[in-house]
Amino acid sequence: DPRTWAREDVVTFLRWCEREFDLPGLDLDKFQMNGKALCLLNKSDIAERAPGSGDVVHNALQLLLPAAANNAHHHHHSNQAGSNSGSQSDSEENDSVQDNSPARSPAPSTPIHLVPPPMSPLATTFSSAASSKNMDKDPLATTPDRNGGGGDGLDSGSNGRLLWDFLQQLLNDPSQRYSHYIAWKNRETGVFKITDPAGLARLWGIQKNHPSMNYDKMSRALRYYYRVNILRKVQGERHCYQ
DNA sequence: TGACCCCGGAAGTGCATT
DNA sequence: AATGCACTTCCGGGGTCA
Repeated sequence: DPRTWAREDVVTFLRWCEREFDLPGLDLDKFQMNGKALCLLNKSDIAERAPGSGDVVHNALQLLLPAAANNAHHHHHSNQAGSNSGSQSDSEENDSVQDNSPARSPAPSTPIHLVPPPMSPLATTFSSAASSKNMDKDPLATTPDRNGGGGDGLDSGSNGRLLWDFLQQLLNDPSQRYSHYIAWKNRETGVFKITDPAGLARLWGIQKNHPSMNYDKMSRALRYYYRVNILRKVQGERHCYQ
């Protein structure tokens, strides 16, 4: 399952594509990502990174994607996540935690987008989540899908929600319940702003059961995302990332 | 001047996989 | 048991702003 690949596996796959399909050298630097992230790229994202070979790589990847892609039909929109109309902000936090409890959502899944191209608008990804230009999946839909049938579980994130997944879900919350923590500044370009750094860090801390989490620590985790091209800082604008 | 941001290095942790 | 991953924790350093 390509979604379980580590970065080295992605490289191996690309090298295989080069040999198998006689492709011109691919720029591996533009594919510094794990399999899960690779699967999130759509055809044009891949074409952008591998000019001239995008289609081939994309198709090869699709062929490797297990039935999972087909299983995407079970779109249970069981929104237990949207069922809390808590009015107080405090309880809201708690609710959110329960909703997204890693323990209950083995498959954060939905890595909708993220992991955009190093040079170009990272964002086509992330942001377009709701518009679903990608294979499928709707973030909130999968969350509750605990161990969905066959236990296909998204694997890689099985140890609990990943930070980017967590942020993405808050950003794309249909009812925008978290806009006072984090919100899109420009959904098209993928730029978002953390409107309440301390609050967001607190939520993240609860989520991961790290009570002492703060913005300083959480932002360090965000900075690690620069390295893998999942995020980049919007220069000059505080608390803004793309 | 102090409070915040932002940045990355280094070491450590918890969990999952091999 | 070893290894890898995704952070977590700590920190020194630089920059901005009131």
